[in-house]
Amino acid sequence: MRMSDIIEEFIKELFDDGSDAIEIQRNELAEQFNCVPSQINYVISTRFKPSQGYYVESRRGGGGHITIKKVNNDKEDYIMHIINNIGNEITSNEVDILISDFLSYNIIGTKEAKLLKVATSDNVLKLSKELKDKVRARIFKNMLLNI
Amino acid sequence: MRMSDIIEEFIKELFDDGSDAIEIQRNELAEQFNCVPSQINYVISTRFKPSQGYYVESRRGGGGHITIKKVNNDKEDYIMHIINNIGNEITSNEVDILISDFLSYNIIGTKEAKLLKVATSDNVLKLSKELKDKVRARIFKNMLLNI
DNA sequence: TCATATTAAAAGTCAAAGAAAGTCAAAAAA
DNA sequence: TTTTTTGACTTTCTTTGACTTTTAATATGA
Repeated sequence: MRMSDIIEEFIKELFDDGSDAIEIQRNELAEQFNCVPSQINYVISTRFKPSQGYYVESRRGGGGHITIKKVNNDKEDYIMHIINNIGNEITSNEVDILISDFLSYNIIGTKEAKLLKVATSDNVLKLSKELKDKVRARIFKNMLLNI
Repeated sequence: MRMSDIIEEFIKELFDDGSDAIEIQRNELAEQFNCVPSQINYVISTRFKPSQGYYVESRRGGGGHITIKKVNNDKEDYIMHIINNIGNEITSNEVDILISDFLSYNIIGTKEAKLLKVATSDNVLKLSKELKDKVRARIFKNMLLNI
């Protein structure tokens, strides 16, 4: 088996704990596999391309490192699933529960959570009982589509 | 983790009590972290630049110190100004113009722009002529407050 | 006492050394 | 021919330390 394949596999295993970003140190890894550091670059540029679902960042200098992020579409799938299961009405409470689920699964950030929350809150909508849950459902679903 | 990152984090935690200015003593801090004093300067000049929302002053001599101020950038001021100038109604068109202004001044990103847009669009609100501009104004202003 | 000189206590500057990662092309292997 | 391996050289960021500047505190002298 090729060195590059072994390194690729090793890196992919780092994701096995479910984390969606891992961090490596190029020189350390090269030493571990007894290869030149630039081979790590080769592996990354051939096997961790954006088209393959990865996004790479790095930092040079003391304490430098390479971060590889998995840009998985699980999140989108999950959001789509939620959207499809929201009817044409939703209460403020139901929205709150969904938002905190999203937050705890890291599907959205705190800023997005606040925007969703505020755009769908009763105080902001100030609509009649018949209208508000319908309008809220439309706003919520459409915002989720654009997150 | 890098020494510089640790020091950066420590300084940022000093703001956690909500104060918008903190004071440190360079030599004391250097001793606390077991580094040379000039490393504190390095951290300040790379992590507390005006572009990062901080403003730094200092005084030499006995009892000297470094003051770091969190400067709330004029982006927020601009947004507040806009919010205050929106009445209790706003049309979809007016919102569009404001959003593209915000975008061109880099006050918001494209993602935020999309969320603002979608949450305030006619198609999503689907309300009567009397209601929609009022509801839109409330949603828009409240979202801006949280951006 | 008051103004001035001296000393010491800070902080600032800058460049060298060190620690990573990046690039690119030649050599080797498939 | 295409892909992989290797290594020399480059770039970026961090750490360190010697030297400088500023200012407060203190001492000195009229």
